[in-house]
Amino acid sequence: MTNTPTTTKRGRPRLPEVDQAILNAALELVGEVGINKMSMDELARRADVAKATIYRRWSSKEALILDALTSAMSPIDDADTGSLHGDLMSYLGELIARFDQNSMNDILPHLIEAGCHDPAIRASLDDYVRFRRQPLERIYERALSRSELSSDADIGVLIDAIIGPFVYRRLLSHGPIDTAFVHRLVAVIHPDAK
Amino acid sequence: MTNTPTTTKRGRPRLPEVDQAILNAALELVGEVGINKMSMDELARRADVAKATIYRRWSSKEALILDALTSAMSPIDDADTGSLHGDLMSYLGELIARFDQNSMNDILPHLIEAGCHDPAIRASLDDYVRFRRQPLERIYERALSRSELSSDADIGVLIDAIIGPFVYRRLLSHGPIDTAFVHRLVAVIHPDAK
Amino acid sequence: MTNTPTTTKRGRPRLPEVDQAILNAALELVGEVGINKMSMDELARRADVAKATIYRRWSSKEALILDALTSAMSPIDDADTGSLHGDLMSYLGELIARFDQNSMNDILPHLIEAGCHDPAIRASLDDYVRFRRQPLERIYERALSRSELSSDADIGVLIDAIIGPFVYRRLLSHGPIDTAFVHRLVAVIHPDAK
Amino acid sequence: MTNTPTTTKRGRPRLPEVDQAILNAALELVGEVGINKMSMDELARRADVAKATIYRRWSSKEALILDALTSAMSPIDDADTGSLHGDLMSYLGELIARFDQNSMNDILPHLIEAGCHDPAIRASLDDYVRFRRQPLERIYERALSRSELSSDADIGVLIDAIIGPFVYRRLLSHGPIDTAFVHRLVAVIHPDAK
DNA sequence: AGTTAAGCGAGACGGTACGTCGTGTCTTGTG
DNA sequence: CACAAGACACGACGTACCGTCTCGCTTAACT
Repeated sequence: MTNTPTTTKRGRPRLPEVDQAILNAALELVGEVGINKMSMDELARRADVAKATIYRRWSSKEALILDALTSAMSPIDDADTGSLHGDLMSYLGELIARFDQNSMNDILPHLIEAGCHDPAIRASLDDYVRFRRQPLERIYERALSRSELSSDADIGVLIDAIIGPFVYRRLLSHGPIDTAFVHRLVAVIHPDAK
Repeated sequence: MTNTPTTTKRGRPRLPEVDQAILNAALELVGEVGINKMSMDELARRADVAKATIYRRWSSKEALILDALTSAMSPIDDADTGSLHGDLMSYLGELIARFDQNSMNDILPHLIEAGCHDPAIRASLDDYVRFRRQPLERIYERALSRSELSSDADIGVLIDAIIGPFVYRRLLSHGPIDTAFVHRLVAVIHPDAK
Repeated sequence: MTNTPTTTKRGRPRLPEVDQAILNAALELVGEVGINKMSMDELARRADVAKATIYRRWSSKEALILDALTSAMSPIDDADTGSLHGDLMSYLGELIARFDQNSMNDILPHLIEAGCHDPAIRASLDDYVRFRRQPLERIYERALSRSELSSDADIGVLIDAIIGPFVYRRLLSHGPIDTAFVHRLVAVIHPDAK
Repeated sequence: MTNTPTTTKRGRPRLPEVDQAILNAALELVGEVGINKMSMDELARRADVAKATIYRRWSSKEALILDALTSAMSPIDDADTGSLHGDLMSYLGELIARFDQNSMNDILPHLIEAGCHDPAIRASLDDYVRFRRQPLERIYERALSRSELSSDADIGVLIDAIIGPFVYRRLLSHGPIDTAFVHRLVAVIHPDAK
C-alpha cells in the first residue's frame, strides 16, 4: 500500500531552484524599494525568470511576498531558564534580534492591509502571529506551574501586554527596541519577578 | 490702496466646499477598497471634481490620505477623575470608541509603510502618535503628583505598555477590544490601582 | 444661429501632430518588419508616444494600419484623353506607379484577413476597393458614350478584368507590373482599341 | 548485414494518424478564427496531441499551415472538350467549386504575407500558383494548335486575365463567383470563342 | 529477454507582446 | 486664477502565445 498523492505527477516538474530564486529576489527588492514600489517585471529580471513563471506559482504579489517573508522567518525557542524573568529575557532578547533584521520591517504593515481584502493573506498572517505567541504561552504556563503567577492570571492579556509594546514601538512610536526597553517593560508588567 | 495681507489674492478663489468633498470621498473610497486600490481617477469621479483640482491642493495621494485621516481624527480628553485608575478607564473607554470607527483601521498600516519612504508622511504620522500619547502623559503626571506611582516610574514605557496592546490587537492578533480587555490590561499593568 | 456640433468640445484637445506621428511610424515599421511583427510597444517608442495614446485613437492594430494605409493613399485621376485606349493607358500608368510604392504591398493581404473577422476593417477595405474602381467606371462610361463599347457591355466585369490581373500579379504570380504588361493586358481585353 | 536504407529506423515509429489529426485540426481552427488567431496550444488541445509532437513534425506554424493547406488542395484536370471555350468553361467551373470550399479562403492572404518574410513559404506558394496555372497553359496550347488563337498571343497574360479577376473578386471586390461571372469574363476575353 | 533509441502527453520555462489601468502633469474652454 | 474635462508620458499590471525543454511512460527494433 502506497501513500502517494492522488494525482500522478505529469508533465515537466517545476524547477525547485526557481522558487528560491524568486523568493530571494523578492526579499532583496522589497528591502531596496519597499513593497508597493516592487514591480513584477523587475522581480522577474532579478530572479532571471519569466513573469509567467512567477504567476504560475503565486496568484498575487501579496501571496508571493507573504511566502518570501515566512521563508525568511526563523522560530524563537523558549529556553527554560528556571524562572519567568529569565525565560522572558531570553525570549525577548531573541525577539529584538528578529526585529533588527529588515525582513519583517516594511513588510508587516502592507501585509496587514492586504489581509483586510485577501482572506488567504489574513490567514497566513494569523499563522505568523500565533507562531510568535506560542513560545510566550509556554513560558507563562511554566510560570504558572512554578506558581510565579496567580492561578487566575489571563495569559492572553499578558502576552498582548508583552508583544504589543514591541509592535507599537516598531510601527508607530519609533522608540528604541533594545535591552533597556526589555528590562523596563518586564519591570512594569512583572514588578516582582526576580 | 488696500491693506490686504502680503500677497493680494488674485483670480478666482478656491471653492471651500471642494476640500471637504474630496476628503469625504477619499475616506469613503478607502473604506471600500483600501488605500492601495483607491485610484485618483475614481476619487475625482466620486468627489465630482477634476483630478487637477485634487493635485492643486495636495501634492500626492499619500498627503491627501493623511489629511483625510487627520480630518476625521477627534481628540480624546483626559478627564481628571481623581485617581489613576479612573483616568485610565475614562481615556481607554474613549480610545475603544475611536478604534470602533472605521476611519483609522485600514489606513494605519498603509500610512506606516508610506512613512518608510516619504518623510512628510512619517512626520505627520509621528504627530498623530504624539497626539494620542499626550493625554496619557498628563494622566501619568497627575498620578505621579498624587503619589500613585513611584517617583522613578518610566512614563514612556508605561504608555507603550498601555497603547501597545491596543494596536497589537487591532492590527495583528485580532483579539476583542472592549471594556473587559481594558479592565484586564489595567489590572496587569497597575495591579494595585483602585 | 450657429451650426456648432451637438457636443461642445471639452477637455484638452488631442494633439493633431500625434495622429500623424503615429501613422508615419506605423508605415515605417510595417515597411521594415511587416504587419505581424510590428509591435505596439515599438510603434509607441518610434512615434514617441504612450501606448495608451495609440489605443485612445484606434481600437485595434488593424484599424490603425488601415488608417495609416489610407492616409498614404493618393487618388488616381481619370484624365479624358479622348479615347478608351488613351484613358486606360493613362490610368493604368498611374496604377503601376502606386503599386511600386511600398505602402500597399505587404499590407493588403493582412487587411484582407483582418477583414474576415472585423467588419469595420472589411468596410474600410471595401471603401478602398471602390475608391480604386471609380476612375475606371468613369472611363468606361465615357467609352460607352463615345460608342467605343457595345451598349450591352458589362462594365463591372470589364473592371474586374482590368484590375484583377494587377492584383493577381502583385500578390501571387509575381510577374512584372510594368508598361509592357499594361499594353499586353489592354490588347487582350480591348483588341480593337486604338 | 542488412542493406536497410542509410539511416536505420530506430526507436518508436511516429504514429501515422497523428499527422492527419494535426492537419485536420489546423484546417478546422484556421477556418474558425483565422491564421493569426490560431494558437499552437489550442491546436494541440484540439488534435489531442502534445505541442512537442507538432514541432517534431513541422518547424514552424507557417510550415504546418502550408502543409495543411496543400493537403486539402485537389488538382483540377484540363478536360479536352475540343474547343477553347469548352475547355475554359470546364476548368473555370471546377475553379468555382474550389473557391467555394473554405480551405483556401482565409488562408491565402496570410500565406502571401508570410511569404514576404519566409522564403520557404514563398516557394511553396509559388508552387501552388503554378499548380493552378498549369491546366490553363495546356488549354491555351491546345487552342494554339487548333488555331483558335493567333500565333503571337501571350499565353501568360491570357492566364493572368483569366485567373486575376477570380482572385480579385474573392479577396477584394467580393463580387459573386459563379457561372454567370465565368460566362461574362470569357465573353470579354475571348469574344469570338464559340 | 533485455537494451536502446525514439515517440508521445503533459506541462514548465524564457521571451515578447498584448491591451488596460493608475499616477501626476499638461492644455483646452468656461466661469 | 479656479475649475471640469480629458489628453498625455510613463510604467506596471496580469494574460497569451511561441518554440524549447524536461519529465515519466510507451513502443518498436536491435541485440
